[in-house]
Amino acid sequence: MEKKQRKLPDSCGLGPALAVIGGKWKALLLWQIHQAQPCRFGELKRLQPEISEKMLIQHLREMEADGIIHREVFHQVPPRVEYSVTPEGAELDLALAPLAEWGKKHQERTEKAKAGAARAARTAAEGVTLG
Amino acid sequence: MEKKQRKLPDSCGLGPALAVIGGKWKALLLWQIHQAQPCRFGELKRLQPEISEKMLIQHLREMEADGIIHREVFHQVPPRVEYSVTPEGAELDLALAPLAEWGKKHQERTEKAKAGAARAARTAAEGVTLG
DNA sequence: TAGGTACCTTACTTTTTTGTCTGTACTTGC
DNA sequence: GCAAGTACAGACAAAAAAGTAAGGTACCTA
Repeated sequence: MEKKQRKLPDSCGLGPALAVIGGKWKALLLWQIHQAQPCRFGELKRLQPEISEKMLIQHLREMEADGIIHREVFHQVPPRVEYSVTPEGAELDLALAPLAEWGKKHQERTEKAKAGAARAARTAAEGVTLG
Repeated sequence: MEKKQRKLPDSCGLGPALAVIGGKWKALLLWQIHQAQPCRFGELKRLQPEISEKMLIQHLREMEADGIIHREVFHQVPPRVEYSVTPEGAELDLALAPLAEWGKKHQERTEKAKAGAARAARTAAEGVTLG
């Protein structure tokens, strides 16, 4: 398994936390599993068609190893595997909420700033044509 | 400037937040600047000798562009540059606190689990030698 | 004139992460 | 027999992030 992960400096607990949730799709997956619990592999795939099967499995396995999700195999044909969040995963989801809040605010500010810059540029252009 | 950043999926605000704080040293830097505000370049370098100058500058510049830190240049000889966190950066630091908490707990759990496994392995080995 | 300090910049290499594609085992349906 | 569906595994390649090493400015001291 590809698991050599860049080691993050410890910054008072943030290192380990970011190591767990830092993957490109992990936060999204945790959130979706938390919503639609329990959740089958194919379901996740359908919910997020952008993510490749390989990354989906890789991330799910790492999250399982980190103890934030639980994987249950039903020995049926066709196979059936269900994912759910562990209590630890639920706590993480909770701890992530303020960060998500901040992210939303930051995004809004950024967009507003961009819009403002565009408006300023237009105004300047008008000024030039009128001057 | 190297800034093409892997695009993170949006997961309800977490995407933008992780884009801002996801760099290897960024959380640490934000935290340190917040502690020792205002903070000179050389100071940060001394506080964290592991990080290369290039990464230090690169991260500082990106954080400045994201509006979470402020950079002030004093035109002196030798040059003097001071970094401080913006209100937005301070909010981010706050939003990061629960995650850091979780990280610490997670780390403890992981270590305990590892210790437990080692103990179990020893016990099993004894069992074998004694049996 | 060489060496030192502070704050970078640039070119280049390595490491890590992500993506693409192909293949597996098994069964149902046509 | 062949396709389709489920839940993966593995080789390989591309992209992104991080690191290394060298240089550059501007002034000051020995």
